[in-house]
Amino acid sequence: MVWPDDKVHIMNEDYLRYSDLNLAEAKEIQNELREKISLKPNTKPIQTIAGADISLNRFSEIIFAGIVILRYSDLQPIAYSMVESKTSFPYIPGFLAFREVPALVQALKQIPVQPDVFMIDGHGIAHPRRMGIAAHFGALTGTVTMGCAKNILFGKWQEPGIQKGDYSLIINKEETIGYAFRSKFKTNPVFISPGNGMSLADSLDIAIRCAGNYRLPEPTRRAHEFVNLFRTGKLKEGYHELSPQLLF
DNA sequence: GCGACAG
DNA sequence: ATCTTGTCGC
Repeated sequence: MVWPDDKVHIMNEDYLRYSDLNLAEAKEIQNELREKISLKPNTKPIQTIAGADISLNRFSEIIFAGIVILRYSDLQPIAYSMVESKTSFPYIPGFLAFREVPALVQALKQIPVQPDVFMIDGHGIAHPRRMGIAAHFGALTGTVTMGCAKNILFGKWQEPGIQKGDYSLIINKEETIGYAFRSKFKTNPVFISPGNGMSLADSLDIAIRCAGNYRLPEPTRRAHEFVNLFRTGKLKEGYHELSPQLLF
């Protein structure tokens, strides 16, 4: 696991914390972490892909983080990791990672065998400083990541065709930073961008492969589903593998 | 100065 | 993000 170097990141025991940071300091961290990301094509073959998401009760300081691991061949969930944590940063557009990444890192640490790719709810490099939550998480942990957001944050884009699989580019000054991807027929697109350890083309290829019968690609959809079950007390905290017999 | 603004 | 019923469209 790759940890950031200086005092701007406060670590107690095994907990990463972002607290009492002003936005100027947060930007500094993003600029430092940005140098650690790679957007070169992923080489390792993908056997498993994880979806990562956060859930919380309104007005609550408690956040629930979940990572669900799916078999890449059939996109069936095979394991999940759930963690209950506390908020240490408010939600500010452009700084989502400071609010959600600490809890996701805790969930990551509970997983014995790391997934090959992580699809995270939010943007990758489709961000003002190219450091959306997926890029941030990837740079911090050395994992291969991509972002899948339900809404645009930064960049210009055109409505893609209405067919499942249609896509258009998210652009910022001549530079392509992601895609508006139609994951389902006649449904609003999702916004795809690489985070770390993969290329723009890789992120699009993976999004296409993970598109099922819902707007959200399977990894993100399952993560959202599972973490909500966890928040409402229907799943237990910790790492759990799913019984093969219950899967079909 | 004004509008936009992931979850 | 979350709280929620109906409702419109395929």
